[in-house]
Parts: sequence; structure tokens; C-alpha cells
Amino acid sequence: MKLTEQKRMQILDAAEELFHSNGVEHTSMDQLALQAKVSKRTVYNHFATKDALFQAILQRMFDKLAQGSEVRFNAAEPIDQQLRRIATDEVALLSSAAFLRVAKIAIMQVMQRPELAQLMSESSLGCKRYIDSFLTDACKAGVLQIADIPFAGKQFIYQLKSFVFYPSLFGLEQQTPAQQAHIIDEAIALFLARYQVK
Amino acid sequence: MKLTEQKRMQILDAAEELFHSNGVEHTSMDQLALQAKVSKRTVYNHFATKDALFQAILQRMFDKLAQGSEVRFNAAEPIDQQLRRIATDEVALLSSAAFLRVAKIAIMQVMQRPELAQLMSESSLGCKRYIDSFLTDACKAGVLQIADIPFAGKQFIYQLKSFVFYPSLFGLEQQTPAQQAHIIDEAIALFLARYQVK
DNA sequence: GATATAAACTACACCGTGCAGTTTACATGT
DNA sequence: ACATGTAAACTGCACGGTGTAGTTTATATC
Repeated sequence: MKLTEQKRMQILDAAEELFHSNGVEHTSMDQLALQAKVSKRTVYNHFATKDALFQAILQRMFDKLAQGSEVRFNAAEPIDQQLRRIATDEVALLSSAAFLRVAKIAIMQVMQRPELAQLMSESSLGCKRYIDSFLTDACKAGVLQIADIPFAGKQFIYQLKSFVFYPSLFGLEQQTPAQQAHIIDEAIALFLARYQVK
Repeated sequence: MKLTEQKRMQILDAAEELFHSNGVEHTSMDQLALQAKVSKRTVYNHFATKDALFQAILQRMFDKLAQGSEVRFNAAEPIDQQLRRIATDEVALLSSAAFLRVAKIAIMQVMQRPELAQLMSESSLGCKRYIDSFLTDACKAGVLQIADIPFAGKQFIYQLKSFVFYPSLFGLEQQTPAQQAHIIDEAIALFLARYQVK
């Protein structure tokens, strides 16, 4: 790898680390250069301003997370099994270190500068991308009966987010795999009790 | 009221306003004194440091929110009505300007200094205080059937938080009263579909 | 006489720049 | 294959400008 690419990566790695642990505002460019083992001038040769560096970090982290499999409805498979696959993927995402990092950095910035709020809500990761069409297909197949599909999709996702994501985000502990399994089971039970055609 | 108390209140009001709209870090003590219509020296006569002022603000805001009526289970009243009263109170709290202010300020600080995380989780506001005993009574009365009561209580509260609180917190719009009513209805429907004894 | 005010001041941290000198990557000539 | 040249990138350091926490001093007001 070229030297300049190497340095660029060192800078981004350091920024990711420091922005996450100290917050963007509390990370000085001197500190950052030190951690990256790079001169401050080099940082500024790669990124014109601190804000540009911040944007680049967010972009890189989003790109890392963008992939992920999509679950499509299958009439031949029990609905609870399918929901469990969706939920398991989602919980894995929500509790992954990578996701928590980008979420923390992004949310901290959004709360300090509310004008950036759109950026966050627009980005579509995980099952949010496909849950609506999944539920639509399940309704068409007569397996579920839902009046307001986008709302129901949110109800499902929010269960997982509330139990898995926010507690981790705010620094309360992570869940054990057994606890996660319980959360998933109960989210599905709640959802199907309301929407499954019996 | 004594002059000094009057000034103290002006300072706290200004701090609450500015810490909320600009963030603690982006509020200077000069700006704060200006907004409070008080000299900077007076601010420092009341509060030794910016951090002490911040602590006092948090305390005052928590105290303001601490009161709130408690709903106790009543076997003679339909369960959905009782849940609706609980949920309505909770949504009013979660969407109130006062609660959003303290939450935003507190969460921003917690995310920057994770060692304060306990402070947040310990503070018990709204229906979180009594929901467990309410559900316990309802189970004893044979109206509900719940294996894990604390978990079920969280499921109920998290529905409201997810749809009402977090979107407001992150600067996405507030809900209309009609939307809030819908959120409450659906949270209750979801909950009762799973736990009501039929 | 206690308290408030205004304004200037200290001390420091930080962003971003300029620059002289060094290192790296690589092409060209022998 | 090896030396040499060169352009691009990196380094280290000093510095201007700015913002801010907290203090001091001198003055006014209740």
C-alpha cells in the first residue's frame, strides 16, 4: 500500500477511536495526530477541516455497515421462524461494536447540532430496508393481518432497539446471548399475538 | 422574594434554556449571564463552576418532574381503560418540553462521560415507578397473565418511548395529539393481545 | 454594609497555517 | 543492477487568531 493511503487510514482509525470515546468536540486535532502517529500537518493535508474529517468518518462507518442479508417472505416456512431470522440479524447488528460506534458518534453530533438530524433518519440499515415489503407479502399470503404495515414494522423493530440498542448506547451493560434470545422470543410472541391470523 | 433568590432563578432559567438549545459545551458563561440579565460575577457568586451550575440545573429539572399521579389497579374498571390512563400520562410526560429538556441535556452528558450513566438509569420517573405493582395486581386479579412482569412492563413503556420520546429527542418532529392517541391505542392493543386473559 | 454590575484581565486550549527540512516512491540514466 | 534525480508526501515546530473559564478591580445600588 502507498504511504499516503496508509497514513490516511491511520488518521481515520484514530478519529474513529477518539470520536467514539471522547466525542467529536472533546477530541483535539493535536491529540488525534498523536494517536494516529502522524504529524498534525498531515492530518490537514488529508482533511481540510475537522468537520470534513468527521464527515469522512461517518461515511466510512456507514459503508462498512451497509451490507447485510435481506429476508424475503416465504409462504412455505412458519412465520415465527422467519421473524426469528429477521430479529436475530437485527439484534446482531444493533449490538455490534461497529454499529454502536457509528450510532454514538452520530447521535452525539445530532444532539449538539440538530440541523443534521435528517442525515440520520434517512440512512436505512438492517431490516428497516425490507420489513415493510416482508409484512406486505405475509399479509397477502393470509398469514398476518395488519391494518397499518409501516406502523407494525416499527413496533417490531422498536422492541429490539429498546431492549438491545439503547441500553448499550447509554453505557448500561450489553446483554448476554441468552438474554438476547429471550428478547427476540418475546418480541415475536407479542407481535404474533396481535397480528397473526389464527 | 429576596433579590438574591430572584437572581438565582434567573440564572437557572437561562441555563436551562441555553444548555438545552445550544448544549452545555456551546454555552459560554458570558452568554449565560447576558441571557439571565445578571453580571457574570453574580453567576459565580451563586455557582462556583460551570459544572456546579450544570449539576444544579439537572437537580432542579428532576425535582420539577418528580411529581406525577400514580395509577393503582382497580378490579372494577376495564383493564384497557386503566392502561389508557397510564399511557396517556406517560405520553404527556415523554412529550413535555420539560422532560425533553432534561433528557436531552442529561443524555448528552452521559454519552460524553459514560461514568455518569448510573445516575440516569436510577432516576425513576413517570409510570416506571408503579407499573410493576400495577401489573402484579392485575395478574393476581386474573385479568392479565404475565410470566415476567418487569419485562412486560418494559415492553409497554418502550412502545411509548420509541414512538414518542426518541423521535422528539433526536429532533425529528413531535407527534400531533391524534398520532399520539393512535400510538397509545396500538400499544394497548399489542399488550392486551399478548397478556389479557380472555 | 451587603450585594450587584461592568469591564478588563489572566491563563489556557484549540483550530488551522506556514515553512524549512526530511523521507519515500519512483523514474531515468549509466 | 545500481546510482542519481525529482516530485510528492510527511514531520516538527512555531504562531496567529479565537473562544472561554474564572478572577479582579472599581463602582453603583438597595
